[in-house]
Amino acid sequence: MANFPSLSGRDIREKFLKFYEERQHKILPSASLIPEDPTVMLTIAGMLPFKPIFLGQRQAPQPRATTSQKCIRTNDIENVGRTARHHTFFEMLGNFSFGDYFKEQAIEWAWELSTQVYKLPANRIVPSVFNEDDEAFAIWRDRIGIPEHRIQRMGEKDNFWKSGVTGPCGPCSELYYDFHPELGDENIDLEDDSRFIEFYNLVFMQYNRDADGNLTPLENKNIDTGLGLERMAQILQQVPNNYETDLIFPIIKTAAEIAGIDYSKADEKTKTSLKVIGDHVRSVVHMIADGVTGKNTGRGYILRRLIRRVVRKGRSLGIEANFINQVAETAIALSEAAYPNVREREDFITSQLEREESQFLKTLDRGEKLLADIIADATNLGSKQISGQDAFELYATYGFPLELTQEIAEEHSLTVDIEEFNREMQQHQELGSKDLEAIDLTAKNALGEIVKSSGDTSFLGYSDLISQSQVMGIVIINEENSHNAKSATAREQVQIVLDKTPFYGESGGQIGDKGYLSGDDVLIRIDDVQKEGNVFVHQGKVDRGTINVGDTVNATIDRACRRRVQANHTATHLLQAALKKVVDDSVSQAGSLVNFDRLRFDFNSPRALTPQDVQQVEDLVNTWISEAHQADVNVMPIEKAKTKGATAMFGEKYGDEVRVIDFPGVSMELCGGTHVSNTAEIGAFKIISEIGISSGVRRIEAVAGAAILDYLNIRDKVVKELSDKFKVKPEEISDRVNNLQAELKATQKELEAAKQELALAKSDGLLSQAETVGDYKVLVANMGEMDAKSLQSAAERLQQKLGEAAVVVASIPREGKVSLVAAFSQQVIKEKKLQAGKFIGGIAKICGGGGGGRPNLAQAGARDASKLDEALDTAKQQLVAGLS
RNA sequence: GGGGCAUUAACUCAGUUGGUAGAGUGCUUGCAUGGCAUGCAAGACGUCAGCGGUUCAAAUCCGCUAUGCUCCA
Repeated sequence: MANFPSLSGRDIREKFLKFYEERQHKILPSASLIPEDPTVMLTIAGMLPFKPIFLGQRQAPQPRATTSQKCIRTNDIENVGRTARHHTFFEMLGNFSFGDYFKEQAIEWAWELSTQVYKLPANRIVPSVFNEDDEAFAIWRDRIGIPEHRIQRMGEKDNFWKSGVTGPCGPCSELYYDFHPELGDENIDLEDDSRFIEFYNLVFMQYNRDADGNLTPLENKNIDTGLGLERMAQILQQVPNNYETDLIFPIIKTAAEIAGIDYSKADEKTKTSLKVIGDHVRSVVHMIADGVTGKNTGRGYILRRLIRRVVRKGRSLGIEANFINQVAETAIALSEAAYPNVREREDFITSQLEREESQFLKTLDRGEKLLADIIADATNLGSKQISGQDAFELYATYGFPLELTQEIAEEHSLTVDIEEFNREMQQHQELGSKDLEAIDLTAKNALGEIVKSSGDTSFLGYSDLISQSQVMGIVIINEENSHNAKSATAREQVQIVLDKTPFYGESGGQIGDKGYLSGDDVLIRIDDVQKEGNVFVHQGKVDRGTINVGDTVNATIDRACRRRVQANHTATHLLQAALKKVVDDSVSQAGSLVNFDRLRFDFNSPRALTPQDVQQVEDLVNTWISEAHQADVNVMPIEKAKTKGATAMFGEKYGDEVRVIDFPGVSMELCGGTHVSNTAEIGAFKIISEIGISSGVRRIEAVAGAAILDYLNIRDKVVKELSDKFKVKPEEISDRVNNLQAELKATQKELEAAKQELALAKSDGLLSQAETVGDYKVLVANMGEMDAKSLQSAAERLQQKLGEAAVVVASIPREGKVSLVAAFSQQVIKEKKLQAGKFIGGIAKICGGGGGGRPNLAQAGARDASKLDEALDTAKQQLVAGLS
């Protein structure tokens, strides 16, 4: 055992941040697990929030930063619990330099932190460097004083970092902890994870790789590091694996208690299940806290899968009832110090978990029933195996896990054809990944070049509606070939980048401004503005003249449209505030669209809204509008905004300074959009619809401001038309419709009954026409105008009344249509081998139709009524012949 | 984004090569009944998710749409 002080996970985190803060690093809070980068589903590394800075797409707000970043990775999910240190959720401690200090300083500090702060003995640390990185090698040897033979050189796979095929990259140096220094320096093999654990990775970002694979030195070299919190905790707390550190073990303990298990005495399989629970519960708690909800796509699906794995492991430990929330409570308690948002979102987390767990239990129930059928079939057939297809269908269609199928099959002495299952699975996977290629990148590429070279667009639109701007780039949009251009002329579709603009670029749900760009003899109508990073792309059509890169133009936005958007956007904020008041404080935004003519607001809601809720929300918003609250818009540090109580969206942009839209006492939200300066400007607010869009998510559509008149006009027209048609006052329309519906239904019923009665009466009149043939009665008749259904009841009744009989009746329900029904009694079928189905088909053929049915009752249809008499004659002859 | 499955009475669900729409629970009514899922009998309730197609005939087959479930990416 090594001799150093044990540190709690919390201490390790705090000491790391403090160490780098003392060295002029700014401590930044952990970014959301939902990354800004749309190409990545979850925050998978500590550096991910800084990626745009490293890639040169964004300016660094400060030269040095340090973070404790929550991360989720699920690619190695099968290893979780089985190895000592695989996780889906983990925390990465990192120090970052953006063109500031570099290799030497990074290595020195990493060493100092490890040996002075965490007090790891020097002889237990083994550094690795990239094969070709002599510089790093020299620093370890000369500055730190590590003997040469202890510095390990490693290949590109482990010790060279890149973010993609091209772009910034560089060598790494990693610090390993040696659990068994007594084994000596001769046989150091860092790949041997029973002896070594990598705990600190230093990335020296010093090159840029171009498309041809050439490396050129970067002007601004960066440092990106990561120290795994759970790994350091394992080392310092001297436990056999990451799960038994104080970061996770309390969760395991809770789960073990629920299951009535003593962890220390449990077998390996049980321990593994508990470890999986401990790991996954941390993941799901943080994911939900950051706004991920269970869905069948994307990150929502990842969340769902994790929750299901927890429930399954719980069941395998013998836990019957819903338990996930008890375990989650421990996880929440563990994280609240470092991540206060988790405790704040507790109710939401609990309700989501509850829902997901119950849903999964339902899914399992259904699967068990289906599987029971499959097993019964297999047993009946004397089969010893369940087919891979069946197992796969259970899995892919009904969400029933394969291992459960296997377990249950085993209880019935059956096996599952795994090879077939895997083949099915492979096919399924190929289907899923096939269609990913076909995205047209041409327009984006043309635009991409401009975006890269033009620099950020400065946005003036909060205060100015017009500006003199310089054209930085033009893309001509063309179906086959969109390209970069020096100029564009009349009728061409264009995308234009300006140095500064009053146009709002679509973001935060608010759509882009409309307007125009004008200059000497040139006019371009702009109908949408999109943002590429911080570059605003104005999309539109050249109306007349020619525009050139470098020209100065007047950029003017459409004020009327802007006013409408502003009214709708501020109304959206008021709506959210009202929902929190009326429905539940846990209501949170799940998506939003602010358009010129309407607004749409999706939100997580603990329950569906009643009509009264909706009315109350609408009234409250209108009250606030009429109270004329003045807007107070300020830019402030995010921490300050949070302490003031501003409502933030999940995954709010990673940045120090945020814009806060405050209507004091009513609503305070972080928002980059444009707003009215006083709520009175909105005028009025009207909710149009409230619907559920998926479980736990509701959508409200509403209109505000001038757009309300458009809505009212359309609605008014409908009401007027209706009231004209019904000849009643608008408020009486509803009653009138109700009455009409009831009347219609009653009339239809009466009609139906009358028809039946008529048919039966008619049929009774026919009874006397029945002829006796041998032991049987034969009746063939044309019943005239009668619908098919009545005809059928008539035929049944006739046959019943006649006893052993063969009845064929026909009708002409309407012009050009003939119906035929045959009803034969049992003896006719058994003794005389006549079947109604076959018989009626032959008869119908005479009239140019066809039909069939069961032996005792059959119906047919045909078109040629002129042949009906002939057909009935034939029927009679055949019946007489057949029965005598 | 791509597959699979489902949608039938107020609820839970049956409906086997296309041919009379059903069960249980609940509801209403009557009779019996001193409880534990009261008992017996009668009755009402259906746009078979919506739209289109094939067919003499569609809950059933085909296509589209909507909603939900589920797997893959």
